Amino acid sequence: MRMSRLLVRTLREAPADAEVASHQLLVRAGFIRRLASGVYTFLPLGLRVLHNIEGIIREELDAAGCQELLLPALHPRELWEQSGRAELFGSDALPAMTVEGRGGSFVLGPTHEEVVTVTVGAEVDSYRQLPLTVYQIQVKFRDEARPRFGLLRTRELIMCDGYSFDVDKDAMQATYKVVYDAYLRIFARMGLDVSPVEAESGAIGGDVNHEFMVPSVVGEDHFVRCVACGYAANVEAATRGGFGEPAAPASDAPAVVDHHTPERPGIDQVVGFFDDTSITAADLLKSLAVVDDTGRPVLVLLPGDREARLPSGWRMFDDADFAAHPSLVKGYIGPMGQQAAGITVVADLGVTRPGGWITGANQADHHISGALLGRDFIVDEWGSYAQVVTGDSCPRCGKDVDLVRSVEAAHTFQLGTKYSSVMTGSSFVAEDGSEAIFSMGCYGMGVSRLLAVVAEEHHDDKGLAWPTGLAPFAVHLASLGTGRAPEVAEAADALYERLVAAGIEVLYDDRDVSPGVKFADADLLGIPVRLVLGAKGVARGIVEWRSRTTGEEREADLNGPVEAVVGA
RNA sequence: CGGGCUGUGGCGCAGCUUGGUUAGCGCGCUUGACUGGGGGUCAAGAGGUCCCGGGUUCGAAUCCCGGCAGCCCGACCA
Repeated sequence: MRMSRLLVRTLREAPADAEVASHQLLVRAGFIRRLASGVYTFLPLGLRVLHNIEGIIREELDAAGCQELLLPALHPRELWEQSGRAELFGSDALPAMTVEGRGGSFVLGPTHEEVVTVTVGAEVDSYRQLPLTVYQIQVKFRDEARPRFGLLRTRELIMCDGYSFDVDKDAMQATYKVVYDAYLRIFARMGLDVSPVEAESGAIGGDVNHEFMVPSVVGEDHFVRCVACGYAANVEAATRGGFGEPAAPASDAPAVVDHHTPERPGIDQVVGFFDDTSITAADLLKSLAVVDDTGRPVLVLLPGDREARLPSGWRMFDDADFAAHPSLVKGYIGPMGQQAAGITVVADLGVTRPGGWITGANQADHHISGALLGRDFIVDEWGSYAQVVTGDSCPRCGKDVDLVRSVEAAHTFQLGTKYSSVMTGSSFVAEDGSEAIFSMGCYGMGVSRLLAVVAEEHHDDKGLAWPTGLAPFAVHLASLGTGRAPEVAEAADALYERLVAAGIEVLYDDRDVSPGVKFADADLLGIPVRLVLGAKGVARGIVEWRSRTTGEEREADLNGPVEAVVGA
């Protein structure tokens, strides 16, 4: 490709709305342009990288026995009514966009479980046709509350999503492992250091699921990592260990003391009430009134210095809940005697520590101190309800864990029968002649997001630096001083033709601009190999070779074999 | 959804406080000359609903009211 003909404009300055390196560089280098908030155009250079990413995905998934298809982006709304997920539209969990057309009401597909389930269900009637794994690379639409960071969080995104269909749970788990391993190979080929972590399944559903996290300073997620044993989990799913049995209350411990604490409903305010400066938030019991996923009222206890981590599907009390449960006084909640009021008390294992607690008195404007577990309050169920922080103990091996900031590059789920049990046509005849329904898995990978992730991980202060295999071109050829030295233009043209004839993808900067501009643009675009041909080089019969990533330079015989020139 | 900031040629910004000629500057773009190994120099040009609507005023980019959009922080997130 001759650069004089390529649709690209490089910018010396990045737009003011670009915050992170990948966004700034992809815009400055002319790979992408913003059309609206969270909506981007892929210009020719950006599209070429996107195609390379897709090529790697296709190769690995096809090799793993998956088959590509293309599902519609426009979904009849009835499909979503059938799965029950239509009611999630407009919620934070499923920010879908709908459109009204002559054919009825449609959804701009935010994900494709419903569509693929009815599609495959219509084609598969027998266990003999299973297992089956299909995938597509398709545009998805999400009405993001807050698009940001260029391609990292958008409202329109390109995603690769795969779906597996198996006869039962065991077979589904085996398929899941096959795709999981293929995903790891895909990321390795893209030069990304990815960590699979245990995660929450959110609106997709299912039991076992993993996120594929790329550690990055621009990440919006954190995962907990144990370097000792390899435990890794999203903070939303991570638990901590290192706790013993709850301590029995000392028989000679002083009784609880009541304190009048008007206008002090929060942890920090209560800490400030006590003159004793040795009292900290860790001495308080944080008591959260919630409704669990089965609808029962639950009181969650955890140390006051900890952020809560509630299981998915649990929600905080609203005003109506408080009105219905007078034993829980908003701002002054305590665990004492809640069982008698029909409240289940669950507690984080951190509450097993010996000693008394400061907690709400279940009476407005009152707190108590010296509350003892087992004497003053009882815990019905123990669990892990505090968000893990660096320095906590690993739930598997007990060693210290740390938190890693990261970008979610992919998310895989063992769905089981969540969709096949509700969508029509998802049954088949099993080997024993009985009717069975699919055991499904689903596998999503953010293709356009990966473009930004790779750019984020592979750049320097001068521009992008694509890994081989992802770069928009393999070789960047620049001629210098052609305006006054036609022999350079002739030699460069000839070299370009030879490289193209050899099947090498080469971007040829044949513009009549100053050397500084050509060098700066070459650095910005980030093609791995740069060839420079100038008047001195032509006179000596050499072309200069330089690596974008290492800066290594050498000379090659201008008329030598193309392999030697390109420096394979 | 809460808090903050910002909307002025393609991009980055100044002007607004204190209303008043023809709305400036850098980059980019066009033409010409020079230059020719790290965004070079000079000259001449093109390009603007100053986000939108209303109001105040003889007069509004500037002041007032109301919208809309964008970005950042938080909440949330497949």
